[in-house]
Amino acid sequence: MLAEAQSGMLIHCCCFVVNLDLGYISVRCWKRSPGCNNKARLVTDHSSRIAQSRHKLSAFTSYMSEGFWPAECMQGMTSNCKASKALKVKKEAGENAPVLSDDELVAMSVRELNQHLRGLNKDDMARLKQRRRTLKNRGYAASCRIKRVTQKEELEKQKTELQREVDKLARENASMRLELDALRAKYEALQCFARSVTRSPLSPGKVGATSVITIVKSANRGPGSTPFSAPS
Amino acid sequence: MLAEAQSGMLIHCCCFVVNLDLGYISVRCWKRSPGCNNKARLVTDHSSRIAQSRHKLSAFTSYMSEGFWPAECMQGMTSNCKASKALKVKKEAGENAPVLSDDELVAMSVRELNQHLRGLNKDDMARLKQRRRTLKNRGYAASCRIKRVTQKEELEKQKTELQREVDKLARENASMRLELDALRAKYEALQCFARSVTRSPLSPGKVGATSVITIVKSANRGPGSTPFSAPS
DNA sequence: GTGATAAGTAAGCAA
DNA sequence: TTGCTTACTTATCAC
Repeated sequence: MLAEAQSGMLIHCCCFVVNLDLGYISVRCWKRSPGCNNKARLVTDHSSRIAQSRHKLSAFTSYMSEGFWPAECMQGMTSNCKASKALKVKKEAGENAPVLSDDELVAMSVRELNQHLRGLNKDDMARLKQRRRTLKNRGYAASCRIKRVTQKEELEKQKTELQREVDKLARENASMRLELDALRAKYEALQCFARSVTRSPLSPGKVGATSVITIVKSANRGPGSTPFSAPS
Repeated sequence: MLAEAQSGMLIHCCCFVVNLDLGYISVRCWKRSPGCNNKARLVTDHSSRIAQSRHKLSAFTSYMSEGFWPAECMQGMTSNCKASKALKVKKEAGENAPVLSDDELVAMSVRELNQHLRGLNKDDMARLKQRRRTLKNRGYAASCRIKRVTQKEELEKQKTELQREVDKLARENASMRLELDALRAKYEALQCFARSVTRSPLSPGKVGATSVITIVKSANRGPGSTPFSAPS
């Protein structure tokens, strides 16, 4: 297929490593920002076990038309090698399907992973481990995002709580201030009265308006007493 | 080269579209998360104009060894086609080098962009526009991050501010409460005193020893006056 | 077309 | 090795 493609004017092909002997296709794509100087990096590392019962090249071409590659890419390929379409084989479940699901792989213990790694060659090992790492990273990124959002909500909640407290305290404050003012007024009025009363029998002219009288009485207010009240 | 590669047991090659007639190499990589069902997507779409003065295939192999593809990928290729290494050509500056820097491209107005687009074929146009879009997106992502961090800091600042206000109000509150209590006590004592005084001409025995009377006289204390003081 | 944002990826750090 | 975080890329949405 590749030879055919090459003979055409347009060559489409894909990053892959095929180990036909083992019936594996390992697909790798490297990525580098177009025109940017940052170094290329692996973006796709996909392995798929090809049915070993089939002719390997058929399996391979089958794989290529199984939908892994986008139509745009496939078009160029298939236009140059229509024969490959005919070789299409249906996947045998459990044989062509990936051995491990993402969920399984990511949830697996290291011990279990090592069991799965047994029998694989070095490249496949590395690839499987990398896939695991990527899946884990995906999870970490998700929890990182969730944490960020949660923290923000927490902050907002605390802010609302504090605001509520400020309001409550401010209200208390205001009412206390009113109370204080009222009491002060009452007190002054009472003082004024007391002064006038105490002054009258002694020396009415001598005790001026600047006197301040404080009376602290402890307990035994008589039952028959008639307290007078100042204007509130 | 590709044919050689295919003949080997291991095939390394890369997603590319080569239009040898035009001297262009367009490199495209699609990506699909390993083992995931999400659809494949284009991750790299890089074109490089190959010196048309060179033999096209030489230029192509040269391009392949110019460092665009990672060493790991290149190894497989070069191991299968050592000849291509020999064909290496040096880039001609201004011909192979990118015309626009990232900064220029991203800062450019649409009008200017269109001027640069003139003379390019459709693919190159799309590619340049895409590169611009990617660069712009990079900037958007950065400002999005900055905004997120700023907002968080802002929230924390507001929280601190509110906490400070809560503390201040609570302090005010406490001192006011003390003041209120003291005033209340004073008021009651005065009330008691006043009561006793007003009542005294009627029933002198009513005012007991528990009364404490303090008189503070400010200025015009008469020289003959004898203020009485209570035990402190 | 532009800007914003969510999800995913790799790099790098820390334990 | 594991988990977290940052920067970047892509997809997607709204305007």
